[in-house]
Amino acid sequence: MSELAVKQVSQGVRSPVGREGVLDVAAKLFREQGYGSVSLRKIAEAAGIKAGSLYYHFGSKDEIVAAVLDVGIQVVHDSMRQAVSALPEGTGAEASLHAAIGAHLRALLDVSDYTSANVRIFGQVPQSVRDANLPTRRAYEAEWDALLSRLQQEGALKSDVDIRHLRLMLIGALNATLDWFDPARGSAEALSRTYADVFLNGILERQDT
Amino acid sequence: MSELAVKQVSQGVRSPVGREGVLDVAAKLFREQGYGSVSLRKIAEAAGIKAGSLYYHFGSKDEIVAAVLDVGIQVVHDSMRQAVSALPEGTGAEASLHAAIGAHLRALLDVSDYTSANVRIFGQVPQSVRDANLPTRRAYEAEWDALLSRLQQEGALKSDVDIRHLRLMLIGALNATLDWFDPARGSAEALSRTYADVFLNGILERQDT
DNA sequence: GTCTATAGTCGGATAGAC
DNA sequence: GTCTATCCGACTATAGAC
Repeated sequence: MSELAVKQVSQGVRSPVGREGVLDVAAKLFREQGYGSVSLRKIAEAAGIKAGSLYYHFGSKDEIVAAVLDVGIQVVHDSMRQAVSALPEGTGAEASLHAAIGAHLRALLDVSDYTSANVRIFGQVPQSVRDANLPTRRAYEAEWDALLSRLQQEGALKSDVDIRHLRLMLIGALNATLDWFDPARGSAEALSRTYADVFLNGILERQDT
Repeated sequence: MSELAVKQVSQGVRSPVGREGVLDVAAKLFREQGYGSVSLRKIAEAAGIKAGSLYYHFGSKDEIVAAVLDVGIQVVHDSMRQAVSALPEGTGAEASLHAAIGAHLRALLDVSDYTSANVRIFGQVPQSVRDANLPTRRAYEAEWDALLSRLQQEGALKSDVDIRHLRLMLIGALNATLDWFDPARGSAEALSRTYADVFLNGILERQDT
């Protein structure tokens, strides 16, 4: 028991420890610098340990990256699902889509280094790592397709738009905000209103207003 | 004169040669594999020469990447400007925007490895290389802002949308197609119609149809 | 669970022959 | 204009002490 206590104290000096702490700093670095620029040495240094010590927690760099990618999707998926399912029954298409868009943008821009790291580095990681992340991605995409299909069946969305295509357009547009979003210029909350409005109503001036 | 002739023949064996040929294969590789995965050795091999020989044409890897990035923007900029300026005077907002969107998507998805390489790797290259590409980018962005502002002043676009913001949304959405576009599933031409329609009119089912 | 030390690989870049 | 040969640094990963 005294041995355990000593161990815990001796770890207490460093900021983030353990497998989870390593993933936290890795996600942050990947988000900020991309995949290629972040070496195991950088991750270790940010976690307050030496590079070799990472191999106690992980078997390879790929394993670290894969874990970050998976968590990134899980976070945004949970956020979006909960936001939509929390709406009162009979909520209109506008409000439903706005809730989903808002949840996605908040996870991406406000909440999670994991989600933003995923969006930023997915196209940079080795093929095997991308493949490992695909099932998790598919589940999130299915959640969006279900929402959009429901709205279309209710007659709220144009009947001639392809759901898969619409989802690709929407998520692609939302993820692209990562490249230029600046919290000093406006909130993710305000952004989500703009995106929902543009996608729902377009940008054309209308006579019926 | 005979010496020149001999030189030209002796080069004729390899597929792409000279500075331009190197840039062509580099753009293709960057487009396909991203920045980090493409070494000078790979570029040299694809060009049919040895890695060291690249330094006759370029001073560094950064110089190659910077050249690819600049050409990439110039191509899409020229394409978009020409498409819009070729329209008859008095062309409506719908047709103008559709022309600009179509030109951007064609350059990105059909025509140019340089443009697609730019979109794909811009976020992966060293900061100094990004900075070098900024002036060229700014010029292209200004072209879009001018078009959108004109349409807004004509009363065709909603008066409350911020032009810069709208341009970021639009170009971001268009560039994101690079991640999933599959020519076997549809043409860039068809895509541009869909994007123009969604951005102009939205996806909501309307009473006035 | 973290350390030091190091093996092994691959990258960008340079020098000098042809 | 291209070659061969090579330097040097950085990276992932491993081995063994503590």
